[in-house]
Amino acid sequence: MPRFRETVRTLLRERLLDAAYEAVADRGFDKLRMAHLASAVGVSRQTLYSEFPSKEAVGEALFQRELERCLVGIQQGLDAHRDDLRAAVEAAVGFTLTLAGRNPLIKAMLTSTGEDGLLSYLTTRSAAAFDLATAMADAYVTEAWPTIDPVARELAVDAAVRLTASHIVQAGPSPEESARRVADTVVRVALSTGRERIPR
Amino acid sequence: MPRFRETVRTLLRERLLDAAYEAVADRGFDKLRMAHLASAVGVSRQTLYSEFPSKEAVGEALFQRELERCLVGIQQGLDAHRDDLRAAVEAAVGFTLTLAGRNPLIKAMLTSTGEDGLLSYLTTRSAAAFDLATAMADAYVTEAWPTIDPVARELAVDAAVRLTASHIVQAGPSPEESARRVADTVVRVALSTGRERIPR
DNA sequence: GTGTTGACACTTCTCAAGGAAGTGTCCAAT
DNA sequence: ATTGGACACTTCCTTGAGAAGTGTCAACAC
Repeated sequence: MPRFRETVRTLLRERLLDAAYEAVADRGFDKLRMAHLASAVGVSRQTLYSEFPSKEAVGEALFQRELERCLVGIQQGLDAHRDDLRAAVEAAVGFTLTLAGRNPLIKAMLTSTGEDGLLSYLTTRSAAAFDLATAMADAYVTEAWPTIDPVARELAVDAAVRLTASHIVQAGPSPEESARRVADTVVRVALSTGRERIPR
Repeated sequence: MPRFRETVRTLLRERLLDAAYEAVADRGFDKLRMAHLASAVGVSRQTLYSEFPSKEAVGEALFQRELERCLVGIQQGLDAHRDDLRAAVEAAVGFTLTLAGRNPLIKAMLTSTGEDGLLSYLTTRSAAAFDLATAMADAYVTEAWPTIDPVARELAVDAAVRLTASHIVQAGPSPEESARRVADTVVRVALSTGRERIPR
């Protein structure tokens, strides 16, 4: 079986996405030209179309790859502090905030499609990212901190994702400070029992 | 002193804003015409300009009035459950979510200015709304639940505002369910001490 | 078989020009 | 005070012609 066929295909795919990344980060998604993309990698337009059936598919793949990279970074941030929940959350959130703040692709993606396209992106795409990030974080906490109450865990994970997203949109003083606050909040939720009483 | 002068002025102001509300909710802010607005209320264009120096000022006042109405509703939701923090938060959040979900003005405001205008609105305006809502909620909790730890209070209020905004953007299954979850999370944060330990 | 080239229909962007309509201001009239 | 008209200026809308881009096809080259 021609195994190398697939590796060649995925290599081509990667190089196409690399070129697309650069172009999109530089001039925005709607300025991206399929012809330029093909010639930048050194293939014909048809080869490109055999890899990605449409320009939209390129954007989709680009988004997915970037999202996965982001999740890998988060995962690493979490794994770097397996003994300290607060530090783990703080690292993961801080990584996400600094990445979202600098990543040119994200901004270019958002400013790419005019008006209604932006809304659809902000809803459809970020909804998928939301679900993925939530699922990943939940799996991590379940595995790394199994003694945490499931209800508290679910609420904490949801809060972590939503608060992080909120700090991306409404940036606080600094990513580090935001990460600290989010981590503090998340830990308090995670370690809560739901049976607390108001102090005297 | 001509007290009634001012009342007439504010009455005119209210009627102008009412007419502007209808027009903006119907066709969007950029389709709003100053001439239509004036004639809809039955005054000349100049009278309108003496009340609002520019069209932008109309939008500003409209936004402010709507925000204040929203905050009043939130305040009432909180005050309706002075003995139950969870119920108070749930009522306030639920009110906000249903209001934001149905309010045609908010959507019209967001879809009004094309492209970059949307971003400026989403940042500048919602930042002001954020601060106001946060300040109000903090003042309420400080007064109604004085025994709550200040650090926990601040984190809880911040989480309440941010999570509510998050649920406006990324709507959950239903406003009621979202409100329940937000209230649960907020209460857990509010009643936390920051010294919790992970269960054995 | 896979990839390239050129051609194709169709849609979308890009200007340019002109006219229409809207904003904000001023002033005489009431 | 409020009005109506007139004003300069800007923005919007339409029209049309041309360029450029997308997605598909078939003939061709390796």
